[in-house]
This record gives sequence, structure tokens and C-alpha cells, in this order.
Amino acid sequence: MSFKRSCCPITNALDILGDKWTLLVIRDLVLGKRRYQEFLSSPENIASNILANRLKQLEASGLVTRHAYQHNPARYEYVLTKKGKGLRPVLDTLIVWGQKHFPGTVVFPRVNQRYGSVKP
Amino acid sequence: MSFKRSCCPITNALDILGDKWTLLVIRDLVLGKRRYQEFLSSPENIASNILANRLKQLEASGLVTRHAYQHNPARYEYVLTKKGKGLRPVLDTLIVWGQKHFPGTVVFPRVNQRYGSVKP
DNA sequence: TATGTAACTTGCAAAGTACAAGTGACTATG
DNA sequence: CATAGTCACTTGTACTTTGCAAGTTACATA
Repeated sequence: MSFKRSCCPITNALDILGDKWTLLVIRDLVLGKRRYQEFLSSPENIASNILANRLKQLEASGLVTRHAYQHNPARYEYVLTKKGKGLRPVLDTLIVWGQKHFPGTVVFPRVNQRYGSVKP
Repeated sequence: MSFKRSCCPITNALDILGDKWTLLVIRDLVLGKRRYQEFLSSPENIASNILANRLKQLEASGLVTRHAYQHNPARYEYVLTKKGKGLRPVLDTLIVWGQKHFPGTVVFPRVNQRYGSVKP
């Protein structure tokens, strides 16, 4: 999907977000997760290749930035950009709709992990 | 995707909405479209088999109801249920985000077609 | 030396998507 | 009356994406 399907803002948004995994990764980022293993540990059990692919796409789309928090071996953290953070209202309305129509669903708590300092 | 991936409301919503086409069909329904050819005529050029499949899924998920507007041959119209209409805030926030980050995108106008009367 | 961990990558089968063409039941036109 | 057109789909086939398991690289720890 590299060409432009239409000039509709919804269509353009879905070209980035329209699959079963991308918004879940963004949800995790909003919840405070930053590292590969943290995303993998979410209960939906995303496959590692799908996760790697989605993180790459999110970076390419400017929703996420990646920076090393350690060298030798290089380890990366992922953080939402302003554009990525702008999706919160979308997630919020989805949560409202989801909670109304799927009884028993609950919003996950924010993770508040201590991250090591980053040496540039 | 028939099992439950998790108890997250976003995940459950994405199990229905998480692809490149479903929310576009819902957008068309919100805009007032009801018939097969109308959905097909949208600028994104959805394939007819994908459209048929999505309409079936939407009906199965309770977002849309189908009723005949003509017999011999039977022709059907699709209308959003209350649950389906509840997605408007999601579309609205997507539009806001899309318009902000994809310059030049424009919201499509509502169609206001005269539909024939339905004989039950 | 052996095991473990983090962040990926690779291989392959299964599922989903895109495009074209076909179907059945009519309606309209020459 | 025969032909063409419309509507709402369905079918067939090729291509792409996804899901699962296993492998890789570069360390850290026992």
C-alpha cells in the first residue's frame, strides 16, 4: 500500500494504523512501555517478526523514534513522537466504545518502570 | 481470529475493526450510503469480494443490519445499528488526526440520496 | 565453559487480499 | 423478441501478509 488510496483523512490514517497490531503497539507506548521485550510481554502475544516490522513502520511514519539506551550490544528504546501522541484521543474513543460493547474488558494500568540512563 | 486475544477493550475493538477496509465501509454508512454499488463507488475502489465479506462481518458483529428494499430479485440495504453508530467518535478523532497530519485531505460530503420505499 | 538475555532475523505454511471474470434475476432498448 | 445493461454478489487464481518456530549476534553471569 504505497500509493495514495484517496484524499480522505480516515483512509490515510488507516494506511498506517489499519491492522490488528499497530494500534496495540501504540497503546503499549502510551502505557509507558519502551522496550522490545515489554511489547512482546503484552497479553496479545504479538509475534516477534510482526513487532519488529510494526516498529519499523511506525518509525518510518514518524509516529515513533528509536534511540539506543546501551551500546555493545546496541539496545534500543521506542518512544512516541508528538504525531504519535496525537493518537491518544483515537485510543480513548476506542476504549469508550470497547468498554461499552465488550462487557468485562478493562483498561490496562500504566507501567512505570525504572529505565537505565542513556549514554550517547 | 475467533478466540479472545485479551480483555483489553482496544484489542476487542480491533478484532472487528482492525483492517484497512472495515472502518471505510462504516465511514460510508455514516455518510449515508446504504447500497452495494454505492460502497463500490467510493474512491478507494474496494474489491467486490472484500466488500461482501466486510458487510457480512459487520452484520455478524451487530454493527449493521441488512434489509430488503426490493423482492424478485432481492436487493438489500445496509444501515448502522446503535452499536455501529457509536463508532462516530472514533471516526471523528481519526479525522481530526488525519487532517492534521496528512495535509490536503478532505472529509467527504454526506450523500443524500432518495431511496425507494421498502415493501416488507 | 555453559547458560542466559535482549533484540532481532529467517524459513515456511496458512490465511487474507487484489483483480478479473462469471452468475442469476430482472429491466430497458432497438 | 433478442440483445444489452444493472445490481448484488460469488468464484478462481495469483500475490501478499501473518503466525509460529527456530536461529543469530553480542554480550553478562555462574
